[in-house]
Amino acid sequence: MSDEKRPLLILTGPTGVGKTELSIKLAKKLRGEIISADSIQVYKHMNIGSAKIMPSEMEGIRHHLVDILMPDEEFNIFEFQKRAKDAIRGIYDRGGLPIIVGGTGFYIQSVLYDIDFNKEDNDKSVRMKYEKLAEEKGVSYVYELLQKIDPVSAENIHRNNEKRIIRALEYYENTGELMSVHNLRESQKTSPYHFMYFVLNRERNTLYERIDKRVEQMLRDGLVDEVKSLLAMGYGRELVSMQGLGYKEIAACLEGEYTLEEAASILKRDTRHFAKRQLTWFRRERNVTFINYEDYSNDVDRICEELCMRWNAFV
RNA sequence: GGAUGGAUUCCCGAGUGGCCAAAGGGGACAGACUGUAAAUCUGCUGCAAAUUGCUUCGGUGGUUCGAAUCCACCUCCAUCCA
Repeated sequence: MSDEKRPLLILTGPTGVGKTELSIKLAKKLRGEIISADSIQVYKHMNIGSAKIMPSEMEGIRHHLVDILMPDEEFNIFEFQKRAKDAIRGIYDRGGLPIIVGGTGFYIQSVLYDIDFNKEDNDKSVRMKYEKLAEEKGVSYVYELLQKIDPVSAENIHRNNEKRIIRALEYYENTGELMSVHNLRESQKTSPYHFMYFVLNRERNTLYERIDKRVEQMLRDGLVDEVKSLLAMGYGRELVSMQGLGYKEIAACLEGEYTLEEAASILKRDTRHFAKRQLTWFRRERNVTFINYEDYSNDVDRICEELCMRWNAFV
């Protein structure tokens, strides 16, 4: 079976664990190219807050899906998947190993299991219609609509989760297929790749300390100025990109919603929450290998060696 | 030395005799997620042999059938007067 499937390496973990440093080492050893699975690093001008790897740090390793869009350009999982697949194809052509690196579990999943996104599913007016409906008549109204149309989805989506309710409604209207039917089918897929899925992790306390320190470092590196200049360029808070961690808190601070000190601690907290959510995602993902820094005395080189060893034994 | 206010579960904070293991918020912890995902949403939070039992509301003692709530003394904190 592995004769058919092409190799794919995934390196992920919660924000702040230390993926970037390891990814470069790994790519060098395995002749890899990196595909970033990160919903904010795709944007130009968003460097500090997204902890983006800069060209000078890439050490000649080719990176894909970093710095490719302006902050007001739309990006979503469909876009990600399309571009990532293109990049993977290119890497195979060059005889390299694609390494997906990044913390957006959903994005990784879309490529790993080649989830099918219906091309017809792009009529924005439908979403807007339901959003308006929800605003005027309340979330319950929209939820009850979903109960009638797709009771299985309604069963699985909490009645307060407006976005997911609307998405299910939207999906049905755009494609004629029930969201629950789509989900069931897609969730049963096996991966077309011969892959290993590594999840880097650290002790919770250590991870949280690193996150706090990193936020402080971002502030010292000029996060506030970065946000100021984004706003000055006309990229407002309503943009999806500006909802990113670091951007939304600092923008709110700049508009007087709270002090810089408050913004900093909110940002730290939100980032910790995010890390927690990421871990929840990775835990339930199938066929993942958790790698704890503590098991390797926090030595990146040792971890790199270990991963290479496992990978070489695997392929 | 005196006056007043305060001390509540990890934190903030409500509770002023039974309906209190104690509102609410935060944090922590756990979970969901298939075109906004760094988003969105949910659960849970004294202990245990857990539809019951035990220990909590600064400390000790008391009143009462019954106290986080009332009384006495003590400790600490805050402000004010000397």
